[in-house]
Amino acid sequence: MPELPEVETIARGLAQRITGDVIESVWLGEKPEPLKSPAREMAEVLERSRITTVRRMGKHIVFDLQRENVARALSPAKVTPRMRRGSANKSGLAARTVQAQVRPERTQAQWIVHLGMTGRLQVCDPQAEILKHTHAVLKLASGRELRFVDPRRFGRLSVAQAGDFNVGGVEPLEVELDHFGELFHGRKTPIKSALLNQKLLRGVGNIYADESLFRAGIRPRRRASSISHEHLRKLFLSVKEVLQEAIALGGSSISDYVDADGEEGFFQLQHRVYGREGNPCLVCKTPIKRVGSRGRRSPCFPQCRR
DNA sequence: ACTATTTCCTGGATGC
DNA sequence: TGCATCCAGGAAATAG
Repeated sequence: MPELPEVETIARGLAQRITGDVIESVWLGEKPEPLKSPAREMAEVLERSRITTVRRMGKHIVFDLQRENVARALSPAKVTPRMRRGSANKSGLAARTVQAQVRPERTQAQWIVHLGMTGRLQVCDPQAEILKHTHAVLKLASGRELRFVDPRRFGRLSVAQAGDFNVGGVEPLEVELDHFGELFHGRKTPIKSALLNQKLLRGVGNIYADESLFRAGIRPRRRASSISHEHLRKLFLSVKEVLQEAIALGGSSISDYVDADGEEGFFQLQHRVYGREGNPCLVCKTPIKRVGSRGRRSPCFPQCRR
């Protein structure tokens, strides 16, 4: 269940290993499930592209790609919506100028990977055994392979033109207090649901929502709009604190999460409520119960809540 | 414009 | 031992 800290850890590991490498060829599994973009389009974009950056956006891993093509005329039909938008304020003159220029076309695109719950990206030797549930294999010029494995198939792969990909929501580690407070203004939904809503805050999942709320002393089912300014400030600080501590420890290894090097994280040892149902609360010793069911499970905070 | 619920998917755990 | 059922959970789709 990779959330922000796990995805950050994975993206950093991948960046270290494959930045600058070139994707030579691509194999995509026949089942199109994890593919949001058509397989042919995805392969076309990926093949012969250089990976210039690997970074995280919310829970997504974004690979920035660059390809130098042989010079070819840029016909009007090939002008992308993005280019058209960009040149619209220059009354179309700019577009014509671009067409007139004769130079190698530099294509910039992105490969976007969402790991879902059980998705894994591994850089490995081509000889390494192909695991069951391998949905994509990228052959790299360095001789290695980047493989996407995802048993539960909640992961998603897609490609986009550079700059086109955007997940709404703000980065929790970048947002400022005022903006953070505004996110929850007038929302009747439970604060935990709001924290999980990627259109508001991107990257927070079940583990870090629970941990942040516990540290801030706010019950998960509390209506978002009813939280005092003072408690919103506490939550703001605890979200950042929890995420930063988790990144520092390489994320939380629950079930089978491992980073790009196959190493486990250690933040699960710091969890104060997540997965501790039945155990005594670390603050007031009362056993932590659970409320909800069927995917909506939350620890029920004891006395020491708010 | 929101909010709540359902659906997707498989392996591991649990129950009889 | 074997078979059925439950459960985890992010986010898109659907319903209210």
